[in-house]
Amino acid sequence: MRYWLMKSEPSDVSIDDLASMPKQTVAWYGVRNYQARNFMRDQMHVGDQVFFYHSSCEQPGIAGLAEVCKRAYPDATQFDPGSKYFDAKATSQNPRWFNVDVRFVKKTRLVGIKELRSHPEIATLRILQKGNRLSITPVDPSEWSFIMGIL
DNA sequence: GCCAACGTTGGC
DNA sequence: GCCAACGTTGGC
Repeated sequence: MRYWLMKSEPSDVSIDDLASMPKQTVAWYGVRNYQARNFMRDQMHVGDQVFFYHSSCEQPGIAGLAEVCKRAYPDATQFDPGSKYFDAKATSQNPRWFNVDVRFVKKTRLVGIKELRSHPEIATLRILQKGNRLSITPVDPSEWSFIMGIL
């Protein structure tokens, strides 16, 4: 079982949105970065634990916990010409983009990026590294348990 | 809105 | 395969 941090813009899907979804589950569609895609397609398994992170908003930070509830399958939006995630080079025989499904676990207090940066114990967290833009990053077990301890 | 830091694209 | 130009991300 692995740990991950997944970024979402709360204006798109917030932790509250996730909690109010049918079955409290959402497809993590729209990832168009190969590294993030590969994490989902190759390394994410049902039961993996996820920090749900709010990005590009007034209060960026960890907002809750989620878990992977379905293994990666082709992202439906790549085939939809009306979607902003449409990819003309993707076919159903040869899909290019994949997504997992994620289920709500719990809402936490907002642990802001500034607070995250203030703890030397988790200075190695991928999201805190200079220039990091990946929307899905692995979290070390030690980083996971430290953050769980300050929630 | 700025801009640093990436990732992607496409001409050569 | 190089690399300049362009687009995107995301905190501030």
